[in-house]
Amino acid sequence: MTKISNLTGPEAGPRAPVRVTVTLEMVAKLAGVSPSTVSRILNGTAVVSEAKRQAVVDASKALGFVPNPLARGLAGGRTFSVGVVTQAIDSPFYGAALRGIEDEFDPRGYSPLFMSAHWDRATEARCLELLKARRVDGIVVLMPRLSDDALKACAQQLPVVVTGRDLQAEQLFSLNFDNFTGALRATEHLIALGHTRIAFIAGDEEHPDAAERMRGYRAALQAAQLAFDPQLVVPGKYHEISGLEAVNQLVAQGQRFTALFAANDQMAAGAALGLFQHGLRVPDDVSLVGFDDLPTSVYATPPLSTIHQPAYELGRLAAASMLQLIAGIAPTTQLPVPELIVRGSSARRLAQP
Amino acid sequence: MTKISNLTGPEAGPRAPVRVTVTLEMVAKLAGVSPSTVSRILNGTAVVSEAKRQAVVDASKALGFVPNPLARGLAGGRTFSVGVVTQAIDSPFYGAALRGIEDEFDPRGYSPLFMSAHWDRATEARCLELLKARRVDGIVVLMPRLSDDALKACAQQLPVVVTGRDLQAEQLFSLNFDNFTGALRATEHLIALGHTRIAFIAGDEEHPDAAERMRGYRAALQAAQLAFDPQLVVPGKYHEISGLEAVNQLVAQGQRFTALFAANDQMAAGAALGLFQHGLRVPDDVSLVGFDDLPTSVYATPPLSTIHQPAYELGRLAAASMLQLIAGIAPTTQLPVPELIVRGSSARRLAQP
DNA sequence: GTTAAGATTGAACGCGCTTTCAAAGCGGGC
DNA sequence: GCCCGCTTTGAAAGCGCGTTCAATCTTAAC
Repeated sequence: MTKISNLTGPEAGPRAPVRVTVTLEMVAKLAGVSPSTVSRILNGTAVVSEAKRQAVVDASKALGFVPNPLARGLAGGRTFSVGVVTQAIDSPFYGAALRGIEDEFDPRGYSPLFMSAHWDRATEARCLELLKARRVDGIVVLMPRLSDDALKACAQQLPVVVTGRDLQAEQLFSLNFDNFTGALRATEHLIALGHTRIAFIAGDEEHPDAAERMRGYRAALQAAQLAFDPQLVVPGKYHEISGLEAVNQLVAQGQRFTALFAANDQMAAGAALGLFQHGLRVPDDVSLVGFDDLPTSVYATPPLSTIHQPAYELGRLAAASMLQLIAGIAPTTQLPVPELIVRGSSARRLAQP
Repeated sequence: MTKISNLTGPEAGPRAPVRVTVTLEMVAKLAGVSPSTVSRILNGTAVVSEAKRQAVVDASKALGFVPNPLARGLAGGRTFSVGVVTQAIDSPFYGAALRGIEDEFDPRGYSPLFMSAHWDRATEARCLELLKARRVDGIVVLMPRLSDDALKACAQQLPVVVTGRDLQAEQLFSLNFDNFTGALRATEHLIALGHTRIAFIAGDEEHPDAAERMRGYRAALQAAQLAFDPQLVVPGKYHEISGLEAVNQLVAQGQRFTALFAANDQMAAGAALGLFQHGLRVPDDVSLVGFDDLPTSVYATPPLSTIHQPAYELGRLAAASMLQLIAGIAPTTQLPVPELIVRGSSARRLAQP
């Protein structure tokens, strides 16, 4: 910590920190006690006489003392920071979750350390290593790509919270959304509107949540005694472009369908564009339902019917669970049940399939 | 750093780190040199005999040594982390910028520390304090709300990079986008399409960039000798809802207009919904142009014409500049010039205003 | 009035690394 | 062959804080 830079020569670059670093020792001197006592008081580690307590608090305030997190971490082994690995920091879905995490940690004095794994297993593993090296107190992994075992192994070293998966282990907590029921509700909704030929844009089958959504779609069809037509199912990758291409494919193949269920809102947006380009109107010609309820879906034209996935809540709960794990408490929180949001993109069947 | 937790009693919570911490000292012993030498070699701080260098590198690899950033920071005064304060981590615009920052820092061994200020001056100031307390090596502020002076003051303590503003100071670098020209181009585009009554949804006049966009709009009108009609300008707040309300207001007031320029894409999305709800078709009845070129705007129906703002590039350049500042070099980078992206939401005027 | 147990408090050590500071090793010039 | 100056290397001193250990001071019990 350069306190007074005495090498501010012309070649030393534009550096001139006049920063005065207030240390715990200075507070101790001012308050007339030992550094250990100051530490104890500021951390509430031990009982101290009220007189000294007050003196220390006053001195600390007078000097504007802010403990150095680095020193704290080094000495105490706790950094009050937790790693958060997300797949893409710029994805609309993760954005909301990250914000939930932020909001939960901030008032409790914890700082999140965000990293993106870009849906790549190796990158994700690297993120974990990096975070462990940074001595975080725990790691939250949003929708991991890593194997269950790899995650469990990680949990042997520090508390881990994962979302989008069901996992059981010491120091590990998983928070999963009921994707099956969500997809079931979405499909039921379309069936209830009279649709019988319902196309489905699936997600990558490797993602457990994508598989669940597919399962929900099929379960709803079956319950309504509608035949499952593989021709109406197009694989996608959760990106807008997949939705667009899926529609192009369906149309090119001359498939008849009056409704379209996309496994996520981003693909639904792409699909909407595809339908638009082919002159198919939503919902007059084709009813469209998405999944996730992204903030932007409210402003689609027409606004998108979808399954609400509480991304923000997910973030908050994940963070709260992590705090519990760190405290040595086993979390028991659960995500709310999937909720269907009906907006303008789905309507009663009019056209012939 | 709990190496072997000996308090793994039933009440100690689920903690059992079997972590073996490899320290620099262990590497030194294995390599048969002193810790100082190891440090010097691993940091390239001094010239060392090739034999020892190799021995140390081997030993380091054999042990899987990873330096403790906390200790490094404490001892060396550099943490290899830089604070990034954004207004909203979940905003589509900032998301791309954050990703750019990530991509630039990561390969260079620096870690970004993201914080959201939520467009609140006090929160932003708090973020800066928090980051300074964390001993970051520098701070990047994306579209700050703080005063120029406050930012300059901050730059006296550590390197600062800001975007969305023009500022000059030691250890401070600003990266600004030419909002004026961007708005000018957008408006010119509509004028070229034959529109004469062009409504404008403005941003918060307090934001310098919003003011510039307004200026660009007016300049284009003036250059085309079109009268500026205050009735056609509606204030907004850069959120979707503002766009929706703006359209409602314009329609309620019975304003005649065949084109609409929104100061950002989010408001354009809201406006699109508003127009849709009023039965006004885009672009047949009203041409719509936004500003920012959010990733989602490609998938609007119809796809939105807009001014491309290179958010990702902005992030990368901001990060690169920060690295230069830290190295004591004065950055000179500049953002690319605004570019008009014509898509389906704008067309030649057909209807009478 | 004493002593033992308990409550407070301070000195000192260590976390893992960077960075002087000084000692040791080296070659060249006289 | 010896001294000087430069280079390589190690010992040691922190960085700022948490924490253990032992010392000091209370208080209660005998």
